[in-house]
Amino acid sequence: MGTAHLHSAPHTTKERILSAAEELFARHGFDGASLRQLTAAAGVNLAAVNYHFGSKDRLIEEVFRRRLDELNSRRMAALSRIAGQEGTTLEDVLAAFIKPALDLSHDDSGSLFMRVLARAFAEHDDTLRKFLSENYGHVMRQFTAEFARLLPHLSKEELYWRVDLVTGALTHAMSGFGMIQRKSDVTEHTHREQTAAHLIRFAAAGLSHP
Amino acid sequence: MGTAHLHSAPHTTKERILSAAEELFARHGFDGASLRQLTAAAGVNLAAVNYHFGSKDRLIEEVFRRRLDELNSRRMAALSRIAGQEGTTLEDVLAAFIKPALDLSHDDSGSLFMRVLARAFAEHDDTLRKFLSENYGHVMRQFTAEFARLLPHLSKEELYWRVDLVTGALTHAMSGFGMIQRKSDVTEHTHREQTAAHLIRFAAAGLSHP
DNA sequence: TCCGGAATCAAACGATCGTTTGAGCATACG
DNA sequence: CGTATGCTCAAACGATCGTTTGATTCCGGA
Repeated sequence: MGTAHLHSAPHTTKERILSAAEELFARHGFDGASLRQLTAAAGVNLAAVNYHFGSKDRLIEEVFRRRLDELNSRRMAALSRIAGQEGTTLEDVLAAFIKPALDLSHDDSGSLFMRVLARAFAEHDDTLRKFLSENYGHVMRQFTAEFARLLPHLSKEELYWRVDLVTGALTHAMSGFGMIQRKSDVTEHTHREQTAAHLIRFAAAGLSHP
Repeated sequence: MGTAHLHSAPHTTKERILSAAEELFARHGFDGASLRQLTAAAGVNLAAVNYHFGSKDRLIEEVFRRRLDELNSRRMAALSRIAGQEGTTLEDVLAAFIKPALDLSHDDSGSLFMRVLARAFAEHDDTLRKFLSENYGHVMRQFTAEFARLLPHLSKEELYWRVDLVTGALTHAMSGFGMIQRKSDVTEHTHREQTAAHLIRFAAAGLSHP
């Protein structure tokens, strides 16, 4: 839990490794990206990875942790503002889930992380799944509980199915980002709003259809 | 270029390699599964892969070709029976797309292939994407054209988005198979029908929402 | 029966992988 | 100033990778 000064760490060796790792893991996969490519891209010595992270596997975990801590705390914050409230709509909950991910996709190199995440889904690696489930499973559980409240006519089994399908669609969409290109006459911000509205409407239709 | 007797080749070395490759690629990825594991699992000599397929990359292509030829010809056959007809519904077209994949998922080791396919989506490998696009892109184009006919109120851009999202959901669902377990009191056949109906309703809602 | 191409085999090739080592360098503290 | 500590570095380690080689076995047709 320590990890002092999460922000404002611009040029340290650890940060340079993490950024290069995120890009190369997204582009070539966890096995496909070697530590030699990685450290060369980061401009650091080969041994620096094992010195600072212990092993390649622990580096992979840190790549996830850096982004998911931020992403999931934003999702939880957005959800806690609306969960259980009377006027809350399905679209509100979906917005709390989707918008933080879109914000992440937009900033500097965060969009690459979504591709890393998509790879993690495709890999049915038990170690990685266990790590993700243990550290971030409660987020998905909270959202599912809120979906259940707003969709009382669905059985638990039915709801799990639909949430799973929506998750697949969103992961696929965000990792294969850029299907819809931003028109030159709209700002980045409004484009993101439009994309969010798009995904939310699709997910709402899939979740709540009769 | 021969490739005589495509069917009915039960015990040949090539077939044993292809089956073992499908399983190990699904389980450990294309890089993660080595030719030594693969040939050991198949009970053949290490050099047999390069003798019969030329290289590991060409073996990967053959793994795709063997299943996708069958899958896509069934999809095209089902589509051609309903495309352009007056009474055809959106659900009919989706059934033509989904049911052949479910049939494939069900038989002997076909379900593993869906995981291989999901990996191929996650990998943004250009060589593999080009291979899939060149050989099977026309199928997706035909289905999209029929969707466009049945959903005339959607712009081309809007339609592409929704088709992409539906594709992501289905790929995710079929590769992560087993979310819904078959109850012991329903037959395999009716379970498959129920699953198909489920996916079709979800996809129809996502495609046609206002 | 003998021959010739197809198929299989053990063994080795060079390359690259993740990881470790031990010396060298820096900076801060007594 | 001397030294301890945190970090970087080139080099090497053993393991494993995809691929190739050359000998051996198999088997149908003249």
